[in-house]
Amino acid sequence: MPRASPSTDTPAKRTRRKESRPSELLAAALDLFVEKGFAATRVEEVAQRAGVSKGTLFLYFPSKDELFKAVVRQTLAGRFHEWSDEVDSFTGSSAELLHYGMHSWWERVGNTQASGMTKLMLSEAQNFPEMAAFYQAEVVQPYHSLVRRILQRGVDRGEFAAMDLELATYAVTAPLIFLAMWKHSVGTHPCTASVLDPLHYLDAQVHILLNGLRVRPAPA
Amino acid sequence: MPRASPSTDTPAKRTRRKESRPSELLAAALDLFVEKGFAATRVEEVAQRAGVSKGTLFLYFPSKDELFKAVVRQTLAGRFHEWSDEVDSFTGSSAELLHYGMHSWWERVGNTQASGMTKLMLSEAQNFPEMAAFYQAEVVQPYHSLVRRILQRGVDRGEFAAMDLELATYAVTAPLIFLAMWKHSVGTHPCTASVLDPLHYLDAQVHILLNGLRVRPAPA
Amino acid sequence: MPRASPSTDTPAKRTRRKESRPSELLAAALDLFVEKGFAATRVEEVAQRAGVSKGTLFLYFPSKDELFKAVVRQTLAGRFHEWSDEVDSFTGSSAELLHYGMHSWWERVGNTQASGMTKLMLSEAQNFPEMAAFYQAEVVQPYHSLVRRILQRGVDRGEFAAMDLELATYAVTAPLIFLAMWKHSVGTHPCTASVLDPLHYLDAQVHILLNGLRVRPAPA
Amino acid sequence: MPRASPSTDTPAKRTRRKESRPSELLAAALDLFVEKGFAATRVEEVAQRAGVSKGTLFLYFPSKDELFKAVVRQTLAGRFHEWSDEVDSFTGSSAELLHYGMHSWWERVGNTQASGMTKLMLSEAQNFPEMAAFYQAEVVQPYHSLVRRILQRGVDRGEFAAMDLELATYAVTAPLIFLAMWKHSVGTHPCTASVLDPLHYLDAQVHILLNGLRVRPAPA
DNA sequence: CATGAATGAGGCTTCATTCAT
DNA sequence: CATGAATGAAGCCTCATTCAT
Repeated sequence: MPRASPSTDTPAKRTRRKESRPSELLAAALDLFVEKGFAATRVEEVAQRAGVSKGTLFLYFPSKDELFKAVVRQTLAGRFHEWSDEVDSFTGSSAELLHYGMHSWWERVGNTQASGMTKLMLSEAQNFPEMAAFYQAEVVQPYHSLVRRILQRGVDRGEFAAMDLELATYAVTAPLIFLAMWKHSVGTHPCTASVLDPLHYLDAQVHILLNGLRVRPAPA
Repeated sequence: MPRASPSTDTPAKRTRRKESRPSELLAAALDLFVEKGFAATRVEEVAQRAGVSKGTLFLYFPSKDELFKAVVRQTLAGRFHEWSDEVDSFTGSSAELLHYGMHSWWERVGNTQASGMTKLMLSEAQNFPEMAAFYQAEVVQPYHSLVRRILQRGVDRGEFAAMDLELATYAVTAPLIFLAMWKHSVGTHPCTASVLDPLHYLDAQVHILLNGLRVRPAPA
Repeated sequence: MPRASPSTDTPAKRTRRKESRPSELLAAALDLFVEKGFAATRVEEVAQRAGVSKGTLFLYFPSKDELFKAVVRQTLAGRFHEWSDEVDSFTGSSAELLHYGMHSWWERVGNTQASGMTKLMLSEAQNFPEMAAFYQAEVVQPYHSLVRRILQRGVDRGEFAAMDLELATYAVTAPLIFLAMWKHSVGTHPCTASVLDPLHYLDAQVHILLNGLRVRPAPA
Repeated sequence: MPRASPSTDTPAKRTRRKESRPSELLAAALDLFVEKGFAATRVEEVAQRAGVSKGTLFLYFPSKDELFKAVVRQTLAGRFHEWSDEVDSFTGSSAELLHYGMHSWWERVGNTQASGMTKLMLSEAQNFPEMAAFYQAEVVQPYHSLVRRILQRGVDRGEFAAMDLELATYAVTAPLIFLAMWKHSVGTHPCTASVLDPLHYLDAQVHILLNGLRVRPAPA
């Protein structure tokens, strides 16, 4: 909605907007990294999509690698604090909490470009050991402890059966990873795009998970 | 001049060596593509690991892209025929069949370089639409129909409750995708390598799935 | 707002500051060019050291090349007039005059940033033919004629033996060039910094020179 | 004399001469570095002058910096062993030895492209601290000890008066540094090219030096 | 067939210079 | 006048591909 008029094809009127550049560049980089991968994305493309010249990008990020790291930081890190608070103040049943958490992930990450970064990190982790460590510390571990707290809450309140928390966490995680990968690989092909309705799928997964987790009223 | 004796039955001298060249190159390429991604893998590395020179690689594959495609083709070629036969001739319960199938996947694919192929395709699909279509047709669809047949068998035999086969298939698939990605990304880091025991995890997933799928002896 | 009072007699506010800008820039440029060479010095560094912004530099000098030329011009402008007068009015012996001249060079040039100019010109002359010609005309030739006059004075007064003035001039010059280069290259390294005491060295050189130049009281 | 015929303008017939490439590249680099300085020389020029493409240069030298270092090594380092032997086996007077040594320097270094590297090292030392250390260790120190040995020989044999060896070494060095700088800066300009005859100049310097060094037959 | 030296298009990055504020 | 964000030409370097041996 802003910059309505000069968005046609004028030769880039050298505007001066220091404040908004970084986020615009990060947004452009996120799009392109997700779309084409890290290596196949040229910095000039990123700059172009952000509406600046190649040189301008390097005014804000010292290298392509650092740009990538900045995208990871902004997109994925520090998203778990809000979630953590929500878990603390949740008043419903733990089954509802798990359901809420997974759907909330879909809304805030899965159905967002952020899930593309998840895919990208899994794909490129080997090439960025430093980034992988950062991702591990800032994203994976906070996420894991969040899931574990939800599950522990269920056990503590007698809603879930005792369980191996580690394995259960992975059980919760698998559908999310699956959705993220799906969305950004085969899922983009028209032939398969409509086959999987993520929300429906998530519901089913939650259902299955809860069947597996819930305390049974005497199984026989 | 050396290796004169073991020229078993082929007419010329170096024929045996020569015929194995392509597969040695493909194996090396698979390893490296999985480990580092397509772009970050240099053809010279592939040649080196296969024990030949860079030029020789181009004698067998006209380009790096074609090498990639060949890797995909060879790794995925007709892996589902044998499985299909096994499903047909399986005599146990459908729960056992599902358990067998998933563990069998782990043995033959997941715990093999072939799972790297899964990661590779998911990672690079966007950059190789043609390959993605091939993968879809040759791998995804045969796999899906295989899983669907297992599930249908359970329903037909009254072992599983009626279900949305499509969704259930994805429920089966998610843990496999998850394991494949895990193994080839964060799973290689020492800090997380030992956390997840794949076989244990698979067992737990099967258990959860069966809880969700099985016909209940009257839930209340 | 501060520095309100010392606006001595100029009408406008920032006039004093403004008028000193060029020389501040030239001083900064001299420092940096000497220290790092022309190519390795960035204009932004020059501006920073002069306490202004990059853009301001280009308000006073149309290009980096012109900045360099201005440095040369300002540093070398008419440094020999005063010396020339001193030679004219010198009353001691020519040996003393030579000694005085060389030590005076050390004080006024060698031990000053001006010697960096010598290094700079010798280093960059090839890349700035125009500047080299200017340097030749404005510095080298006045300097040579000055030295020649000192030597001629000694010959005329019967203090020095007859000599090839051209060669003798170079004999006087070599230690000076040497000191200038030394000071601004290896001389800055801590390991060699203390090895050579310039004043001591100059004394020894003068001594050697005079031994070579002086009229002998019948050598055998 | 070799490659007589195809030196006209044919489009570079992709010849294969691994052995001779490095030295050809080093020769080309030496020429250009001396002529234009390090920064102003583009690697592509070096490659062109050596008759190869840009990429080929990087087959032999991993970077422009390393190319520069290699030039320094080949041009200046390890030239003092032969000299050292010559000093050991010299049978004439020490005055003759000093004369021989300085003229020999002119023939083997001063009047060669090698002197251009001397100039270049002095000019660029600050930008290559590592190289400067190498130069110090491999060139400056061997040179100094060589000169000191010559002077000590004269003192030991009663030909030279006792002296401060350090200062005397610099006295010997100054004319050489001067000649090297002169030759590669203002000395290239036509107007000054013919003014200074290096050999003549060197003779005069040796003469002056010896006058300063020699034991006198009773000075009064 | 096999080799590996040679090529050159293409990407990342720097920095002198411009110009809107 | 002064600023410093923006530009883009130019340089270094990589690596898929070619080809003489």
